[in-house]
Amino acid sequence: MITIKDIARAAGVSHTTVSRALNGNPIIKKETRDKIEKIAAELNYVPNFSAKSLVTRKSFTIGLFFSSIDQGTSESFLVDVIKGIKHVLDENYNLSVSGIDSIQHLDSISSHRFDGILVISQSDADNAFINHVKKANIPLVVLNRQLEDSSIMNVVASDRIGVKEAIEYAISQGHRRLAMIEGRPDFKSASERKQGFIDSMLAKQIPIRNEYFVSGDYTVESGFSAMNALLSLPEPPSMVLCSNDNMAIGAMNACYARGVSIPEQMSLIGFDDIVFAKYTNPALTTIHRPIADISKLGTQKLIELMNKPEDTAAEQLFVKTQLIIRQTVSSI
Amino acid sequence: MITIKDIARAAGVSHTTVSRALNGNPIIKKETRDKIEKIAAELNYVPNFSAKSLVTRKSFTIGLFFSSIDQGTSESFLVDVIKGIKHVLDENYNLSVSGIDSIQHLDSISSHRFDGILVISQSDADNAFINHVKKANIPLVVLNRQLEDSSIMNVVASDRIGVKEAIEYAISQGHRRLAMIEGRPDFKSASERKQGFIDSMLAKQIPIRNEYFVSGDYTVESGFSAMNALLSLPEPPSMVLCSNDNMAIGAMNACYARGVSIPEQMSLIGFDDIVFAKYTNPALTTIHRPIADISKLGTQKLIELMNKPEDTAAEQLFVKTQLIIRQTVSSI
DNA sequence: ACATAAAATGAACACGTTAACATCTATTAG
DNA sequence: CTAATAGATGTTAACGTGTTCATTTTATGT
Repeated sequence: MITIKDIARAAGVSHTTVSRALNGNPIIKKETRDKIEKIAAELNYVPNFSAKSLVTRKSFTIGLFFSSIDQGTSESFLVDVIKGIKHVLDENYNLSVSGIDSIQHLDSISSHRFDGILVISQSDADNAFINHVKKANIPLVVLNRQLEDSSIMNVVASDRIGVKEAIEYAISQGHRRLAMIEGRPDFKSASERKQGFIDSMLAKQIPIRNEYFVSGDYTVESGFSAMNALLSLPEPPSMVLCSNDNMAIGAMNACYARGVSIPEQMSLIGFDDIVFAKYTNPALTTIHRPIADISKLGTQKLIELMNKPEDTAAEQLFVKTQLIIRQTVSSI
Repeated sequence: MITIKDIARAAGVSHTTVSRALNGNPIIKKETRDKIEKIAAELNYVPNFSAKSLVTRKSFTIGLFFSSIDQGTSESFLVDVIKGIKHVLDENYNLSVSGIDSIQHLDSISSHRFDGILVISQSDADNAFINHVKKANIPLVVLNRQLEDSSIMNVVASDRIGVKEAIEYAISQGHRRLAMIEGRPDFKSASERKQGFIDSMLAKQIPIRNEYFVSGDYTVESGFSAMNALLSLPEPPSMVLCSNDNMAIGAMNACYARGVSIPEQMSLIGFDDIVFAKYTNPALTTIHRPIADISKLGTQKLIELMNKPEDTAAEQLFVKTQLIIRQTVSSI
């Protein structure tokens, strides 16, 4: 393995000079720099990041933590986040992916292992981890879940407003019997969306019925059984808001199975706008969640935080959702 | 930051003893070890991996490389692979995710940055990267695409056999006009699946018609237009094999749009068995691709390779696909 | 040509850890 | 009781890089 000392020997200079030349220190004469760079290239020199890390106290890795890799993290989410990050991040940085639920020793998450940490948080259960990172003084950005703690950089979608727009649209189409299939109760997103639903119902003075709230857990299956429950009601709703698209797809299947036609007999709105939402039959009207934007913005903020920790104040940033009108809401 | 020297001072021993005790070296007396471990715990000691790396020449990171993060990598794929790996990998290891197409300097991929590398390969375009890793003498496992080079550990699904079973099933149901929507021509999987199709047609002595091969690129959209082309034929096929589920979903939509009923007027088989295959309407008959198994097996092999590089010979391992019969193939 | 300042380079140490070798202590054999 | 030996710990160097401070070289002004 080639080291800067080998280059130094070949160039007839000290390894210090090589180090400086390769790091772009302006104090080095142009011709010596050129000579050194040429030799380094010829020798296929590649810096030893462990050594660099040791002395500069930078790890050259940023950590990407999901609440869980196994459960609850929808697929497209993971990809979109990684995409978003990779677009903004320097090639020399490692992007290390993990699930918070699989961490055994919190202590192993320390500032000399991670230059910065990005958390894609789903629920309060992540708070212990988040607080640890904060205490360890590692640059931190939390995405996807709104935090109470305003000292932490936080980027989220405005779920509540998104739902509000959707409900207002449904009402404008003449719907009055509005139901909701809820998400995992331990996920903040579920309660946010529910609150949006309730808010707009109240604002529009539409009566809220308890039997029109059915719980789900964000899986397709749970959407299926939730819709079954709603259809079994003496007076079923005319429109159902599903807390995510997966459940909406489950709900559609429940309708098919019972011969209930969409949107004539049952209207449906999802949340997320996953790739397949466009290709259900009929195409799913849904609330687009700007995951790519969130992760891009979050990564930019993380980089700021890493570069000038003192200079960047924590903020709570909201990224707008968008109602995508397709074919699952009828006008009555 | 606490170092082993701090612990040494507190325990009244040398830092070497601390290092040995913490690394489970049996030469250390039990009582001193206990004392040291206790102090280390009290002081919240966490080892500096950069320093460890520098001297042991291990990076404690394994690299996960996809052909591309942006294009062509289906979502569920990425998640399943990461899941599979995380289940087998030690917590202290970083899992660093990248796209091969975004690598600027091949030289930056060196043995002191990665203890092992896992490549999820789609096409020949990855060969330059793969060869570099091989030359750099980094433990390597290539998943998902069959390699010519038998000196490299390789885990793939038996796509060809999978397709064969599916086609034989379709024929057994009475189908004779069989068509295929192909995948991205630069992806090995596409040609493998096509070959499986042709093989079984020949074996069953069913005439192969050129107009029954339509090209796609694995996107839903391409499945849509490919099916449109097939339906416009003077004599459309009775059954279409789609090289992946996404295109099958596109194809279904094309049928809906034209009022062609599935499976009565058109039968359909997909490939992958993505989550939503079960929830299309009617439910999609497809070939299950065991991604989780592939990545688990691949990771185990990589670990073997890292632990005893001399002792483990390169193999080409096949993981079986499985035909999942649902509702999109009619019996005629 | 000389003094002086500025620019360029080098020597030595530091980062936190492991490892080879040396030393000390306790145990055993004779 | 002493020598030999095993067991436990310590000393020192090494890994490859960046950085402080000292030193040499070059440029500047008179």
